[in-house]
Amino acid sequence: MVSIKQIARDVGVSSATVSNALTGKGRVSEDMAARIQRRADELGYRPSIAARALKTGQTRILGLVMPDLTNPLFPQIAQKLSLQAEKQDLGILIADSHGSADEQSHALERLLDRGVDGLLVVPQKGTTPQPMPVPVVVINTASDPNNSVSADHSGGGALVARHIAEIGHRKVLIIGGDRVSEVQQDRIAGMTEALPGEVQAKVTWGDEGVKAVVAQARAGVTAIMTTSDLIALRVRSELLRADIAVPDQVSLTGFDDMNFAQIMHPSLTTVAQNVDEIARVAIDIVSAKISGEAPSQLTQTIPMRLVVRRSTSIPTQFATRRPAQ
Amino acid sequence: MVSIKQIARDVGVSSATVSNALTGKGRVSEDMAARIQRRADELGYRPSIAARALKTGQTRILGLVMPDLTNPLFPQIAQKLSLQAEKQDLGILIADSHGSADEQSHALERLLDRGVDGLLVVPQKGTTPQPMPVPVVVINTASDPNNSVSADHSGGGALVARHIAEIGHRKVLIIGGDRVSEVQQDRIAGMTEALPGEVQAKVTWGDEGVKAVVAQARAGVTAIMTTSDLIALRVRSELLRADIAVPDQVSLTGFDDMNFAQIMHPSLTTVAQNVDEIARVAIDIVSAKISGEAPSQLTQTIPMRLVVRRSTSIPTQFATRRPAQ
DNA sequence: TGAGGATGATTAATCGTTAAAGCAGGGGGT
DNA sequence: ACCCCCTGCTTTAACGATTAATCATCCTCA
Repeated sequence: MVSIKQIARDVGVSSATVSNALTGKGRVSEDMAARIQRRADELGYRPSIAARALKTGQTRILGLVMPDLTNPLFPQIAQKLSLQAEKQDLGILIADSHGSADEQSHALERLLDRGVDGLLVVPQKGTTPQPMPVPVVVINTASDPNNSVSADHSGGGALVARHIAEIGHRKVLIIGGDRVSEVQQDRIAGMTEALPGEVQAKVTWGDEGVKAVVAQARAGVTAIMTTSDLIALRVRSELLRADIAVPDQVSLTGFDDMNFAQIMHPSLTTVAQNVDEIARVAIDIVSAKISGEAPSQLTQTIPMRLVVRRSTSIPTQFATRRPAQ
Repeated sequence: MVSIKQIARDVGVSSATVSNALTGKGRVSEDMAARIQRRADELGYRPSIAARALKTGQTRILGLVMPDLTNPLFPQIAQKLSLQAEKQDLGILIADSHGSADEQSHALERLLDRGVDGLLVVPQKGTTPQPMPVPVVVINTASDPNNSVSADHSGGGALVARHIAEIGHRKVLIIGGDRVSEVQQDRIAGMTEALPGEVQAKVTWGDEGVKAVVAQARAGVTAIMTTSDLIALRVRSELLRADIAVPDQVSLTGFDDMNFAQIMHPSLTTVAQNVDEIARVAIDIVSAKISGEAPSQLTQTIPMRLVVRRSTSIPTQFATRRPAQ
């Protein structure tokens, strides 16, 4: 390992000067700085993170806690977060709170033990993390202000609901996945509030909701809005089994624009999160907090985007057969 | 921050003794060790990772490089890896090689700058990482021996091919996603080699392969094997559009058992990776290498598991209508 | 001419932990 | 009784960087 001392010896100055030259902090003459820089490059010098961390008390590492990495949306977030973090020369240490809220606390503890400078938390459904000795940003849930960034789930719900209403549906079914999830509650609230008075809407949850779709369709429902693409896919299967055509007999929408949404048949109308933006804002906030600045804005809500595909269309009473499409 | 010195002062011994007691390394009497431990607990002492890293030269952090976190299989791996790493008190720092092989090198560099003790690499298609100053384990590709762990892609291909042959199919189509990918090559090789002589097989790739399925089905193909659930889903859409029933007219298989495989209609017969085991072995190997031991075994291949669902069945020449199922 | 300031470098302390070497005293073997 | 080893602890010196304090010049201006 080549250290600052070696460079100092080679160039013939003190190690303090080398440190100053390399970090650009103290007072160093231009040509001396250049000579030091050059020698450092020649030797392939890399500062010891450990030494710096010991002295300064900062690791420039963020901890990322996720509830369930198998949810296909989280990896996207992780990816974008790491991309943004890198820009600010921050590293990301992962931990997952596999399942329980207990595990979530343990994960947080472990990350703190490792000396992270800040935390990014996608909390377990229904939990609110306790105060921490380092800056925390909560992602994708509407928790206490000043430290959270989230997609505008309610607004997303409104987008898709207005789309459905505009193209003429008057009797719709809404299916949520999990009553406990604040995110899903928000989405559904957004939907119901955005629907005009003349549209009749019924809200159901989970398995029973999915099981009931065929009966509902036969009872006159012409559009089904779900809070997740996964649910939409299950609904699609139910309908297929009953020979009910999408979108000709029933329109269908999902949420999150998962990888299969544009591949399935028919391709799924859904609502996409602006993952890039969420990651950018999240990193900006922790980063600012770490350097002691007040974050530019408080709680942040990132708009969602409606993605209209083939699974939604104008309602038709008289379509009875599956179309050639 | 409470340091080792504080405990030493409180208990009335030297800091070296405290270090020895807490790490269990030197010679300390039992009751002294107990007293020190107690005081440490009282004060809520946490060793400074930075100081330890500086002194020992080990960070106990692993770097994880992934090619594309949007592939729904990788998060699973990441999750399991972090779980296993935790057991050995190792942390995982992520970086993704978003797209290019160039980015992969950068990602590796950045991780090395951060002083990781070892690297876990899921390489870009077609790239073989150059030698590194720390132990490396390559995941899920058949690269040079002694440092890689991978699912038995070839064996997985054989499993699904034998299944198709056994239930009576005699004319099959194989669709790969990307010619460059060694993984997909292995899968296809496994399939073709396992098929008995009397089964007629044709291999196609990518978009053209998917586009051709309808024609192939009409030409007498009764089973389609793909190297990915995503491809299978696209094939399913093509067939649906042409009113060809799965599995009654054509059987269909995927690969990887992605989240939608059991939800889509019909549920998809596929081959699952033993992600748990892959993660366990990968961590064991790096961990062993870091501590200087020779890894217990050299290159490791983890068997895959056939998951038979509804998308495959006995071939029937005379089924012409979509079934009620 | 001499005081004061700006500039460019050095000195030395420090962060918290580990590890090698040393030291005192007790016990066992011959 | 002598030597040696073992036990339990201390001393001391790092690891590699940062940073406050200091110092030596040289320059400027009254």
